[in-house]
Amino acid sequence: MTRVLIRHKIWGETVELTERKRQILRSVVDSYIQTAEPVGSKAIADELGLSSATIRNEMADLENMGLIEKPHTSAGRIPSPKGYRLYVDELMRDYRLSVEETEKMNSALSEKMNELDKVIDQAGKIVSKLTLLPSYSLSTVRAPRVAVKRFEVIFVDSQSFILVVMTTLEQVKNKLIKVPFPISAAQMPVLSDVLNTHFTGLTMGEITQDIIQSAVLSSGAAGALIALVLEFVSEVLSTQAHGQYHLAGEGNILNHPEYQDPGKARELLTYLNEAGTDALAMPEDGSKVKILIGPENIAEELKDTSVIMASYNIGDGMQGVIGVVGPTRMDYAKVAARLSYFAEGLNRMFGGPQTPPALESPKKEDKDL
Amino acid sequence: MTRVLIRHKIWGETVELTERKRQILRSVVDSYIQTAEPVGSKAIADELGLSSATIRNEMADLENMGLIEKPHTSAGRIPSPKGYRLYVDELMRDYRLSVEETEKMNSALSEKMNELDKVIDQAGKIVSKLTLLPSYSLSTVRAPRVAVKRFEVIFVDSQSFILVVMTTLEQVKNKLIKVPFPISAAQMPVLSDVLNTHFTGLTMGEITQDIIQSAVLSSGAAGALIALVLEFVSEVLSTQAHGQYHLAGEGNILNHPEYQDPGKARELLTYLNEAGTDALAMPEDGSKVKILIGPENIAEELKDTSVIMASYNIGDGMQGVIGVVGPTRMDYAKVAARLSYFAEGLNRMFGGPQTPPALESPKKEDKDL
DNA sequence: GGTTAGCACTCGCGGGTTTTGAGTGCTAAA
DNA sequence: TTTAGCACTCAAAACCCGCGAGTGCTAACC
Repeated sequence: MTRVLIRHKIWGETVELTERKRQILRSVVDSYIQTAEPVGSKAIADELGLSSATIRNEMADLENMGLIEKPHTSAGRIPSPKGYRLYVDELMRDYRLSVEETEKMNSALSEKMNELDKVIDQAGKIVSKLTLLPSYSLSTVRAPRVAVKRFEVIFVDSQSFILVVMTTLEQVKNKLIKVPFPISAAQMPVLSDVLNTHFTGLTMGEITQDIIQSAVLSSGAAGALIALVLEFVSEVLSTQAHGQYHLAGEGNILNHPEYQDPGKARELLTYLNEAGTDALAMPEDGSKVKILIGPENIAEELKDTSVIMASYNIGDGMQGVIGVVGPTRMDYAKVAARLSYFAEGLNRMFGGPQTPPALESPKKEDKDL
Repeated sequence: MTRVLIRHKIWGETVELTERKRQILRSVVDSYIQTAEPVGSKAIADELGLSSATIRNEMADLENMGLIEKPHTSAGRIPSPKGYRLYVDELMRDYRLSVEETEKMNSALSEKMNELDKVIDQAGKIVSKLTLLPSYSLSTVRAPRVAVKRFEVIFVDSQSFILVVMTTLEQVKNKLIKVPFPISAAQMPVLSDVLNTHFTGLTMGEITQDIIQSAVLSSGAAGALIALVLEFVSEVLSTQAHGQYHLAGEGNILNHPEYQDPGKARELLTYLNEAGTDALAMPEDGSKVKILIGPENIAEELKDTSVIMASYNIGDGMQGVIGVVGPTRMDYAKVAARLSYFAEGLNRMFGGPQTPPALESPKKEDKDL
C-alpha cells in the first residue's frame, strides 16, 4: 500500500501531506479557532481514534514543515501563519449561512439612514476625534407630528422618476423611483398636483383609505403611481419621527489608564451600545452643558464614569444631544469647552436657537436633500 | 486676623473652605487629572511653598469633609466625586480654546459627507455588528472623471430654490440655495436650460472662464445665479472624486482574548485609524474575497492580525472594499462567508457588476438624493 | 514498516511569601 | 500655626516553588 501524498502550494513552496496529516492539521486549526487554547495530542487522538503518541509523531512532522508551532516547550500546538494559509486554501469547510443570517443581512442592507441621522452620526465622530473619548449623539423629539409639506416630481425616463419630498421638519428627501410600466413626462405635473392637494399636511396616520381613493381617481393614468409614492412617504415620515442614537470612537476608551482592564472597558462599551439611549438624554433644565460625575449617573454601569453633554436645536420640535463618556478623572474644563463650542456650531448650522418661522429661513442647509 | 471661609453648595449640603483649602483641592484635582496618579503631600507642598506636614494636616480636613479620599492607607489622595463636583462648579479655570482648535472644529462642521460615504460608512457598521470584529470600508476610484449629467431646478420661494444635480456616477445630490436677491419662478426653466446646455458632461477642470461667461450671457436675469450653482457643483464633484475610508466597531476588538492586553488593542486601533487606508486596499486580482493572514500583511503593525476583505462594484469607475480585521485565530470560513454574501448584496444594491449603460438602469436607489 | 505504551523531562501558570518604598499620622520642637 | 522627625502601613513588584499538561524518545508490539 503506497501512501498517497497530496500536494499543496503555499507561498511558492510546495508541501506534501498524507490525508491523515491533513486531517490532523484541520483538527488543530478548527479546535484552536474555537477554543483559543493550544491543542494537545490527546484531544486530537480522541477525535481521530488514534493514540496520542501517533499524533505526536505526526505533529512533529507538521511542525518541521512549519505548519504548526508551539508557544513553548510543553504546550499544545497552534497553527502557524503558513498553516492557516494551507487551511484557508485547502482544508476549510464551506460555512453555510443560516437563513436567519441571510435575512438579517438582507434587511440590514435595505435599511437606510435618514438625513438627520447622518449628520448626527458624523458629529459624533468628530467630537470623538476632538476629545479622544468615546462620544455619543442622539436626537430627541419634542413634537412628534411630522408631515409632508411639499412634493416635487422630476421625470427621468420612461421607466423612472425622482420624487422629492419636503417634510415639516424642513428636511428634503428624495428617491429615484422605478416604475414597472412606461410613464410619460406629461404625467408628472398631474401627479405632483394630486400629491400636493391630497397629501400635504397629513401625518401618516391621517392618510385614510378614502383619501387615497379620491387621489387615485383624480389623477387618471398616473393613479398607479400613488402607491409607490406613499410607500416612500411612509418610510420617510416614520424614520423622522423617533430619535436616533449613535456611538463613535469607542476605541478611544483604551487611551485612559482607568480602562486598562479590558473587562471594564468592554463592560462600559456594551452598556453604551445597548442601553445608552435611555441613560444619556439631556435633562430639560435649560442649561447648555451638563456634567454628570460618576455616581451622579443613575445607571449602575456608569458609577465611575463621567458624562459631559451639550444640547443644540435641530428643526422644529427636535433637540440634539451630543456628549462624551470618560473616566471621572477627565479634563472637565477642556472637554466641556470643546463640546460646548461644537454644540454651538451645530446649533448655528441647523439655523439658530429660535423656533424658526415655517417657510422663511432655510435653517439647515440640507444639501443631499 | 479672622480666617475667611468660603461657602460652597454640593448636592444640598454646604461646605465651608478657607482659600488655602480651595487651592489645595484645586491642585489635587488638577494634578490627578494630568497624571492619573494619587497625589501626595510632597508634590503639593512644593507647588504651594509650604511643608508637606502642613499640607497633610489640611488634606486630613478635606478628607473628613469627603472631598478627597485615598485608595489605600499609604497612598496619595484622589478627588472623590463630591470633590470633582466642587471643582467643576467652583474651582475649575475656564479652558481657553486655541485658534487651531476652533478652526479645526469649524472646518469639521462645514465638512460634509457625500452620499456614497454614508452608504459605505453604514455598510461598515453593519458588517462589524455581524462579525463581531472591527470593520473598515473604503471606496477607491478607478476612473476619476466625474461630471454632472443633468441639472434640475425647483423654485421654493422668492429667496431660495433647490438645485438637484445628477452626476455621471449616478449619484443625485441637492441643495437648498438661498439667494441674496429676489427671484421668480419664471427664471427657473431658463436657469435649468442654461445649466444643462453649458455644463453637463464637463469635469470641474474643463469648465473654463469662457464657458461660464457665455452661460451667464445666455441666461439673462438668472445669470447671477450661475456662480452660486457652480460653487455647489464644484463641491459635489471634488468630494466624489477621491476615495473614502471608514472604521467601525472598533470596540469589538476587545471581544477577542488575543487583545486582552489593552496596549496591543490600542496599537492596532490607532494604526487602523491613521494608516489603514493604504494598507487595506484590495489588490486587483479579480477575486471577490481576499484573505491576508498575519505576516502576509505588509504593515508591521498587522503582523499578527488577519484581514478579510471583499470587493464590490459601485458606479462607473468606482470600486468599494469592505473588510474586517481580527486575530489570526479567526473563524475564516464563517467570516468570509458573511462578508462575501454582504458584498454581493452591496453589489446588487449598486446595480450589479456590469458597467451599467448610461441612462438605463437606476442602479443604486439613491434615496436622499 | 507503522503503531502504541511507558517514562523522563520541560516549563508556564497559579499561589504564596518577601521586599521595597511612597506616603501617611502623630508628636514634639520652633 | 508651622515644621522636622519618626514609626507605621500597605499596594505593588520581585521572588520562589510545586503542579501538571504536554512533550520527545525508546522499546515493545502488531
